[in-house]
Amino acid sequence: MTKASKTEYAILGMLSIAPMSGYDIRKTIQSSTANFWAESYGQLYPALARLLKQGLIRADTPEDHADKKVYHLSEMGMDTLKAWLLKAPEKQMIRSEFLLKLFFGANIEPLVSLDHIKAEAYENKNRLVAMQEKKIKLAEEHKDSKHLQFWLMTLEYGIHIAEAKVKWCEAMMKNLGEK
Amino acid sequence: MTKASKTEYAILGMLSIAPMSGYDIRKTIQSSTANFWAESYGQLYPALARLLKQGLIRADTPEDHADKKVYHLSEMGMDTLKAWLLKAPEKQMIRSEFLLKLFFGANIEPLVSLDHIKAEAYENKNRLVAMQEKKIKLAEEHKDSKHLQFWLMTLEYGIHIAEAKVKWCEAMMKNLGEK
DNA sequence: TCGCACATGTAACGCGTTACATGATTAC
DNA sequence: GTAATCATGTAACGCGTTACATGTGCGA
Repeated sequence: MTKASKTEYAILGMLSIAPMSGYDIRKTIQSSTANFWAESYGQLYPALARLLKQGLIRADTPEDHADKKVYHLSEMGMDTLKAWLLKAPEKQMIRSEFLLKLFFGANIEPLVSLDHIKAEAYENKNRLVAMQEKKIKLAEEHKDSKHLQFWLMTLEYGIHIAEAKVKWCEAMMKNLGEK
Repeated sequence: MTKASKTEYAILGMLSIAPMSGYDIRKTIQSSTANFWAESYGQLYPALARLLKQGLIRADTPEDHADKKVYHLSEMGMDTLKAWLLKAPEKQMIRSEFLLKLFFGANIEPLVSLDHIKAEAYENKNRLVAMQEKKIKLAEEHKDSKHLQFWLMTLEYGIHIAEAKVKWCEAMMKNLGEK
């Protein structure tokens, strides 16, 4: 396994939940970890091929669906996943164009920065509502799953962050508005 | 100017604060926008060359320092910067290995996830203290600068986020500890 | 029958980091 | 004198996105 790319681990993790096709892995990632993790097909399919070659996953082809491949974890794959989960996660630098523009805001009309902040507030309020709804749905649909607790934690993380952003936006709107 | 890379704009923005060498731009970025923006020399110097070629910046060489280049914005450069600042910032996807590991936490001992969360709490508390101190220092050092207000806003953003993360960590520590 | 979702893959491209290479200046 | 900081740049590499290419299954 290469050192830097975590796509392989993301795949192993998804397959620890259930056997899936590449297509399904993508869909699952988009609907469950979209707030903090994304994968494109350009990463996914080559990574699946590598994992297969290394024996970390195996493929089944359903009889009625000759062009479909359902992958599942091998024992080695599960061990690799667990070993990765034990290690301290690496920090990754974020790049926020929004904050960069705000940082240089003295060069333009304050109203422009105010607009950007309003848009940020609006977006985070929407995301907040969506995440609250998702929380309820998730708790219902997976109420007996061992995964539920952890999934709710990552959702709650997103909620905490979005709330903080909204609060900050509102404070800054006052800050800029009073001028 | 290419479509996707924002390195050029980050440079123009830094030069809107003061004329600087490439080395100084890097240092300024690291000490002021490190929480939301980073640049490496491998990006910086080629970008400076491109900006120079396009006439968006100009270079002076100090007499006593023949190997040093001090860049400053041209009028066109300032216009380009302003035009960019007016546009709505693009979203960029983040990737959090921390949250990804937590998402798959059901595969391992809960104590491991608890450890990761404790580490996250610790780190954010430290960052919080550093940012609080920075806030005071910044307000003193740039109290007459038109930039101060905006710089404080980006700092305050980091503080809001870090506080939210700490709160979330503490809630999750209870959540996992009670089991 | 038409369009959407399912399904798998590759190629090109650009972004960004890391490591390398080199040398001057300054502070102790 | 020697170590740290200042100072500029390039090369190699890998990651990740986007666009391309192709085809099947199914429901309205």
